[in-house]
Order: sequence, then structure tokens, then C-alpha cells
Amino acid sequence: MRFAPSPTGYLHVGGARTALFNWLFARHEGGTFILRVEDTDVERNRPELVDGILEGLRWLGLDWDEGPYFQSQRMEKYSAAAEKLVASGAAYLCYCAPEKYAGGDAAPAEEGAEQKAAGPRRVTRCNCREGKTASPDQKAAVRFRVPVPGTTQFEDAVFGKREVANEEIEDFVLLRSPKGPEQAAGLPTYQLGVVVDDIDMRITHVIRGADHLSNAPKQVLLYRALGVTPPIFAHVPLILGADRTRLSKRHGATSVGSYAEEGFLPEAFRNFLALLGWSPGDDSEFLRTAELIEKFRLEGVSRTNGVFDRAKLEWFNTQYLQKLPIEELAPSVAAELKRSGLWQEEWAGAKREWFSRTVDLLRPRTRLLPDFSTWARAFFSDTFEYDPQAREKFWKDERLPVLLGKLADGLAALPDWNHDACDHTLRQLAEAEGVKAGLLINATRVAIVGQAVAPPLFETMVVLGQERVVSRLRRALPVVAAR
RNA sequence: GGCCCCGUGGUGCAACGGUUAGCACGCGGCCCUUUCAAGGCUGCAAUACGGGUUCGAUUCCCGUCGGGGCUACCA
Repeated sequence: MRFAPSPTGYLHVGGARTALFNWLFARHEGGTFILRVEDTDVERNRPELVDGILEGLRWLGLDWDEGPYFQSQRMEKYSAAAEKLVASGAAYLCYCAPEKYAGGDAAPAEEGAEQKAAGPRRVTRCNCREGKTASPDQKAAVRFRVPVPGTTQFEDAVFGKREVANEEIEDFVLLRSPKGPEQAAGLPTYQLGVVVDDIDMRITHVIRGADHLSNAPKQVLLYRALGVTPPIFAHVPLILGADRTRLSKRHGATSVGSYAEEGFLPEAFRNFLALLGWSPGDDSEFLRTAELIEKFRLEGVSRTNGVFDRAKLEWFNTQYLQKLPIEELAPSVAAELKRSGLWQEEWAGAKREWFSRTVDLLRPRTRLLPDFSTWARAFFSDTFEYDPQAREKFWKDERLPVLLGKLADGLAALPDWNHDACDHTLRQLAEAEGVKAGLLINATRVAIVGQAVAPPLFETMVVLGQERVVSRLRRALPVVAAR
């Protein structure tokens, strides 16, 4: 199996899913997963983008066994194959201007009804095919001689039996015409590049986007002309935006890098992506990577284009945030805290256990990794702000300054600092003062973590420790009184 | 325009001739409760349409409509 991106953009979710399917299939079958960069188009090629693509794959946990290979470094193979095809008569030199073949899609400029009915007929073959063009011009492209009449058939693992009349297939270009006199042979096109490389790398299964479905017959023809049995093709449906058009920039985030930055967990993203266009056949949703590998079958791949649903992705992320074994989650949280400058080395050492407990306490309420350094900042830093809405909502009662002062005193006097002791102290005070415990609980929460939304109060107190809780409570008194 | 693919709730999937059409996300309600999540229970919501074939169609065939892909010396 292989994943063969071209460095003309970032790694987008569609490409990532293609890579994932190839990877899952390779791992399931015990095959080899190869990475190949298809950079034969010097015009739009942007080499600096390769690193980003590899980074995206690594983030997703898709490790490759070979490569990355670069087509730009394998040029001799393509020209050799083209030569061989010309020699055998399977391909020929074409001197025509590219525009002659293009223009099939040139919409009729006029609105004339007759013209519309007839439709523009595109050129699929030219006289060069017969070798009639005697122009000894150097600017010849190499075209494949599609055997006509005839029909090309192959089996797609997802779409089933495919058959296309060869008349429908144009004599496609294998080698572009040389750009200048110094260029001996032209650069290969995608069609030649993939086939030559897939043969050379002994690819047995080609899993790629359904936008390549119509390329498959051409490639099958090429394989046969080269005397090689074609691989098994498996075209996977496309990923669409909410408006059911192909996912693109205007749909918002489409690069996997942007999801990494937002703070999604790679395994959650992977689980989500795997279930977009593929189903294990049952109702299971939450599938760890090992299960994905175990259950992945080409038969489960859908034929219907699917919509990328961010809400469901977020659901997966919250699920993983909650269910991942703490030792698997902790490193991601640590990375987030380092990123935001809150990290302290002792949390990986002496206070390792405290860190785990705190993350564990926080995680049911987080949606994205950055929540740990923003919303939960007070758990990792003494400098934090009081959320305005929280103050507004829970610091209304004018008895609060006095009550919280007493609470601070009571907590400070506690010989043992634990959940029940804190609980008891607070409730006893509430009763003695004739107020509801909830009043104190909510106000205290805002005072010690600055947020209205936070984990249960007494567990929070335990994790923060006596000294912090008491000092934060006292620090808040003037602010509470001020409102 | 031509060639091709697809069509189950708003979204992702299941049911591959016989189910009260199932699950998940989302949305609403209830429970839990110290805030907010999570969790539990529950409700809303679909076989695009029209013809066939069949005792019986979500499922098979045809047409219509809708969406998508390709139509480059891009990949």
C-alpha cells in the first residue's frame, strides 16, 4: 500500500483519510505502507510543504515503512518506461499544441440552443497517432495509444465491476513535451508516474479518492501495455462540506494541522475519520486504533460521499478526553501546558501523582486540550482571573465577605486536609449561619479557581491543597466585598 | 454539453427480498446534582419521486429529480 500526496498544499482531511485507510489496511494485512511524494509538476510544486504533510501524518500516528520517495528523483524510470512504450507501439510522439486536446470543457460562449444541443466534442485522438505529422519539431509529447475500438474493464473493491468503452478515453499524455532545448525528455504526467512507481514498488492495493475513479481505466491500460497485472483498486468516497460540495478552505478548517493546533487528540481524530466512509458493520463507535486495525475491511467502505461533521468530531474528542487511560492522556496535557508556559518540571517528577490526579479531575469537563491551560488555568497557576460572569452570578449575596472569611478561618484550622473535612467545615458553617450550603459552595468555587464551571468543590480543594485554598479565599475577600 | 458514480432522519453509519427500519452525533424532556460536564432514561426525526419485478421491496430493474466526480502536456 502507499499514500502518494503531491506537495501542492497542506495535508487536508480527505488526504488524511485516504492515508488512514491505506495504513489501516496495510497494518491489518501485515503489508508494507509506503510514502511517495508525487512532485512531477514543477510549476505548482512547493517542496517546503512536504514537511508539513509528513508532520500531519506523524501527528495522526500513521507511520510508514518505506519512503518518502520523491518522483522528482526517479525521472529516468519514467522516460525509460515511455521509451519502451513508444518502441512497442503502445505510445507515440505527438506534436500537436496542448490546446487542441483541451477545450473539451470550454463552455459554449454563445447561448445558442443548437450549439448547446450538440455540445462541444472534445478531441480524443489526433493524426500524430498515425505518424502522419512530419514536423521534426523537438517539442513532441508522448501519448498513449488507446486501443480503439475496445473496452477496458477492471474490478474495484468498493465500486464493483467497472467497464468503459475505450472510445471514451483520450490518448492521454505520458511525457510532456520538453520545455527547452536543454531538456532531453519531457517530465512525466501523473498517469505515467503512478503506474511506473506502483509497479516498481510492487503496490498490490491502490486505495485513493473516488475522484480518481475515471483515471483507473487509463492506468489499467498502461499496466497491460507494460505487461503487468494491475493492482486491486479501491476508490473511497469523497468528503464533503456541510453544503455537500467538496470540502475546501471556505468550509473552514480543512488541514489536519489546524485540528492539531486546536487541541484535538490524534486518536479521537483518527477514530472519527475512520468512521467517515467506512463502517465495521456493527454499531460500535468508540474504536481504539488496535480495534480499527483489526476490524478494517475494504468491504466496509461506503460508496456514498460523506459530510464532515465537526460536532461529531468534537464528541469523539470529549470521549477520548474522558476515556483514555490517564497515562496516555497526561503527556498530551503536559505538552499543552508547556505550550502555554504553565508547565513545571516537578509534575513529571516528584509531583507526578498529583498531576495525574488533577488531570483526571479536570478531564470530564474539557473539550479541547487548550481547556487545560485556559479554563483550568487556576489548577496549574496562582495567577488567574475571576470570570466576570461567575462573579456576577455567585458573588451577589452581601453576607458573602463575612461568610467566606469565616470559612477561610475554619479551613485554615483544619488539622487534616481531606474531602470530608472540607465538606464538614463548610456545611457546619452554613448551618450555623443559617444559609444554604450551595451559596458557600458556589461562591468558594469562584474564589479558588475563578470559574463558575469547575469540578466538584471539595475534590478541587483536595487537589489545590490547604495553603492555596485558604490564601485564595482570603485574597478574594476584598473583591467579593467590592461588588 | 459528454461520460461516469451516488441517493436510509439535519449529519455519519446498520438493515445486503420478510425488522414495529436499528445505532451514534445533534436537538428537546426527565433523572442525577453544589456550578458545569459526564452518565442513565426518554422524545423528535429517514428509505428522493414515479413506474415495474415479486406473495412481499430500503434492498432487484427502468425512468425522473437531486448531489458528486471526470472531461489538462494538474495530481
